[in-house]
This record gives sequence, structure tokens and C-alpha cells, in this order.
Amino acid sequence: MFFLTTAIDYTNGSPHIGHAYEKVLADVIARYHRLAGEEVYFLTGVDQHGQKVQQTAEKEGVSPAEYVATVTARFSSLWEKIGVEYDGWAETVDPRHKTCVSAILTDLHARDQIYKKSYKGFYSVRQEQFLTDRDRNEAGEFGAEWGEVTEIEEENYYFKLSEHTPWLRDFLEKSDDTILPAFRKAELVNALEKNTGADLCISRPKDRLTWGIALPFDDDFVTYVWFDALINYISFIGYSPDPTLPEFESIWTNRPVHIIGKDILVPAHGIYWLAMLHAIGFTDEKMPQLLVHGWWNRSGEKMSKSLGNIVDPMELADTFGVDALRYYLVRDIHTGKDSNFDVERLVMLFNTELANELGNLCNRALNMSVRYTEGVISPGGPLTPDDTALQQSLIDNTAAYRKAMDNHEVSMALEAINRHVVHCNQYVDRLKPWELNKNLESKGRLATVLHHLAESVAHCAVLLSPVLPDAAAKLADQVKLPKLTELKLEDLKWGLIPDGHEIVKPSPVFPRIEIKAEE
RNA sequence: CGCGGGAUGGAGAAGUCAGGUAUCUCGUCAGGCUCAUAACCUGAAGAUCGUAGGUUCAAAUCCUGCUCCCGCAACCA
Repeated sequence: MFFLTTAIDYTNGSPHIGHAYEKVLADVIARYHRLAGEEVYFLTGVDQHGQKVQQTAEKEGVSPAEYVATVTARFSSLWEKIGVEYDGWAETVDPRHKTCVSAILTDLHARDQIYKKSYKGFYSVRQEQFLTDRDRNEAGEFGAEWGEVTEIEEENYYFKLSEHTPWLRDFLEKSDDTILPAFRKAELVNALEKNTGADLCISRPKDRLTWGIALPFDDDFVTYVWFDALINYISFIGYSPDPTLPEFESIWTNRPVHIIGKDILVPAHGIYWLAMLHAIGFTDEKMPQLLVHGWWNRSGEKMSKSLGNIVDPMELADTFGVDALRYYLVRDIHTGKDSNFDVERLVMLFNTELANELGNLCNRALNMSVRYTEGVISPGGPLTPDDTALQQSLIDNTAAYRKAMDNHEVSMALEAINRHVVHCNQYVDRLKPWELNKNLESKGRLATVLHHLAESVAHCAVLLSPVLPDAAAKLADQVKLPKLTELKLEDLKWGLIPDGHEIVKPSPVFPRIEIKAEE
């Protein structure tokens, strides 16, 4: 089983382009693994507890539960809109999740992995958090942004993180494929060096925060939001058995892939989560891989609410279509790196690569078949070097596509498809089917050429399907082979189109996006 | 000496780990084709690969120094 998850989104505001990117990336990877014939379980969801949600709900004058329900609906309707299809949906307010978190806490507490300790420090009332020396300004004082700061003493529960960090250091040392891409590993290892000896505070007193999961062994506290949220990756696949959840052992069979943003690698996933799994008995062979993606910036700067440069994916989908949005989100960024969000590039990439190159190839090829051979596709006569070169291009680029997708490098996989499409367009120009049609003796040759083009379109439709499932189905419909959508990668052999297959007059699958002259 | 990422033709990127004549898309210029979604194809111009040194027969790639840009309080993938 290929078990894939994303970070669960914090329900403290509307989804933006970054949320959409992560889920589309995960959806594409999940669909690709299905296409490769694997069994896949794709889990995503929302993180609903914690102080910030409680504060925002208060500000809006509703209960946290109501607030969270509203925001959650915005996320799930976006996923439906842009074709993100998951097998499991995680909401941390779910009682089944609470049961699992409580069970884990109880177990860790019973095994002395959790202890109670008093902590004395500087506390910001406005931000409702303890401050450290890092929060001091150049003058060594806590700045005005913290409001009133007082020194208080408070008891809390701690998880013995320090007992697991030596293991984690060794494990990361040995493992080259736990943190992907590899360049992210250094940051994590560095953070670990500094973190030695520190345990993790996993509780918040109820007089400060009530919106969370109560500690099973002390009702005066709720669970720290990360210790609650991270457990979603196992709670929603039945770590605590539940008839309405999958069977845990059938899902977490080997190393799952967690797709997360670069901001939550350190310390949350890279340290806390791996240490938590280790503490509850997961072996090295079962440790997840963390696929860490970069950010979409605007003009080189981070997107943020305060800068007002947030991009709404729902709006983009409405304006430019789901195909253009999905394609752009995985085409114009290299997995792991940052990229600049630019609507003009979104339109450009759709128009050139999908409309002009692939869409137009499909259209011109099928049109010629309709006009010259009454829509009948047949292999025709003997092959020439041009034909074998085209077949070789398909073989080579399919291999390149697979290699890229296996490395989660979707943009490179799409480049491979494009290379074949370009090859096909060159093939058309070189062999000029409209000329072949003029002579009776070249009719056999004409059939071969048109067959090669139709066959290529069929292959491309399948290869494109993880990224653009709807468009792939439309392409399959154009070549009148609806069964294409059921094919697996291993079925992609030359000869998808049977001899004598009939097609009809095509219509554009990717109509060009025309930008209105406004603004 | 806080940590990490980055600097490659006009724009955006790949290539850097495993050194060997600089790649792709867009844009610009000039041609061609007419099957097709004013789409397609061909050719050209344009890069001292941030900078100064070093290693090497050979450096965008390895080593050292320096400069500049972006993240690391909050909102936040």
C-alpha cells in the first residue's frame, strides 16, 4: 500500500494558493501511483484545535466549533472544485481522533514518557505564550509588540523528547531518503544539535485554552495543538481500531510519504513527529518519508495576509479553469523549491503547452483522419526511420516521465510529455499528410502517419491523467477510446488503437485562454 | 562568526551531489507551411553561468574569501 498524506490545514482562515498547491501535488502523486498499478491511500484534512482558532472565533463572536465548521467547509469545497480526491478525511475535532490521542497520551504517561514540571518564565498576556531570549530585541528587552509581559510560574506536562533525539540523529545520519529533497536535511540536523536535552511541553492549562483535547490523566489541561494534530496521520487510518476506519496494518504497510511545507519540517514533523512515532514503538523501517515542498511567493516576497498579496485558488479556478490551475501549480515549480506566482505565466503555460502544442496536435491529427481516411485509423504500410524515431521518442519520454514522477518531480515529467508532443508536431510538418493525401500511391503512408499521431495522443492522454484527469478523459473521448482512462502504465505499449478504429470530427480539448484587455 | 535558501542570455527556470564544448519555455528578429485552437515548423541574434582567487588537461559544477537578494515576531503551505 502506498500511503500518502498532506499536512492538515489549520482552520484559521480561508485557503490560499499555497494550500491548493500542496493538495494538488499530493493528488497528482496519488493518481500517478494508482496509474502505476499500486494500491493507494490518500489522507488529508484539517487541523481545528488550538489557541488561534479559539481567539479568532471569539473575535467573530461564534463558538470555536461553529467557526471551525465554516472554515472546514471552505477547504473541502475547494478540494472538490479542483479535483483533489482523497480516501480519508481528517478533522481533529472528530471523536475518533480524540479517542486515539487520549489512548496514546495515556500509554506514554503510563510508561513515564510524560511527566509534570513547573516552569517559570516571561509570559506575554497579549500573545498568550511564554517568551524566550530569542524574543528579546537588540536592547535585550521584550518589545511593545508583546504587550504586557510578566514573569509567572506554571505547571505543565512534558514529553521526554530528549530520550529520542539521539536515536533520531542516528536515524537521519543513516538515512538518505527520509527528508526529500536532500538539501532540507541539513537544516533539520542542525536544529537537532541545538535541541539536545530539551523536552516538549504538551499541555496548556484550561484557564488559558479550552479548545482542545483534554489530557486523559489531568482534566485541568488540554493537549498542545501539535501533539494533537500530528497524530492525525495514524488516528484516521485506525491506529485505535474503529469499525468506521480502515485497518491500520493494511494502510501503514511500509514507509508512508507525508507532504509538508518547508515551514513545518523543523521542529514539528522532522523532530516532534518522528520522535513521537519512535516513542510509541514504530521501527526505522516504518518511519515516514517527509516530502518538503517550497512556497509560492509574489514578486520574490512571501505571501501573507498583512502584505495583502494572498491569491485565492477558488477565484483562479473560476477565471481560468481547473485544468489551467492544476497544470500551473505543478508545472511552474520544482518540488522542494520556491517559485513566484504569476497569473501571466499560468495563462502562458496553458496556452502554449496545452492549447497550442498538445491540444492542437490532437485536433490537427484527428481532423486529418476525418478528412482523409473517413475517420478510420489503421497502421498502414511499412515503417520508415521517421516512424521508428517517433516511437522511440515515446519510449524515451515515457521513461523520463516515470523517472521524474518516481522522484516527485512533476514539472519534469510534464516536460517529458511536452518533448514528445513537440516531436509529433515536427513529424507532421516533415511528413506533410496533406501532401500524402494527394496521391493514391501514398495512401498507405498516409495511414501510417495518421496512426502514429493518434497513437501518440492516446499515450499522452494516459500520461497526463494524474495531473489533469478530466482533460485526459476528454482526450480519450476525442480518440473514441474511453477505456484509456482505465489503463495502467504497464499497459502503455504501442498499439492502443486497434486496426480499423473509427473516430469523429474533433473539438478542442484546451481552448486558448484569451485575456481581456482590462486593468 | 545565528540558521537555511538563492544569484545562469531581456523574463522565468534546469543543469551543481557523481567536473568534460551552456539546456528549456516565453519574448525579439527573419523565413516556411496551410492539416489544425491566428495554432504548427525552421533559422538567427542574445550568457565573461554574482564576484575575487585556488585545484585540474578541463570548473556553472570542487575548495576559499567577498557582495547582493529572500525566509526565520505575527497572519502563514
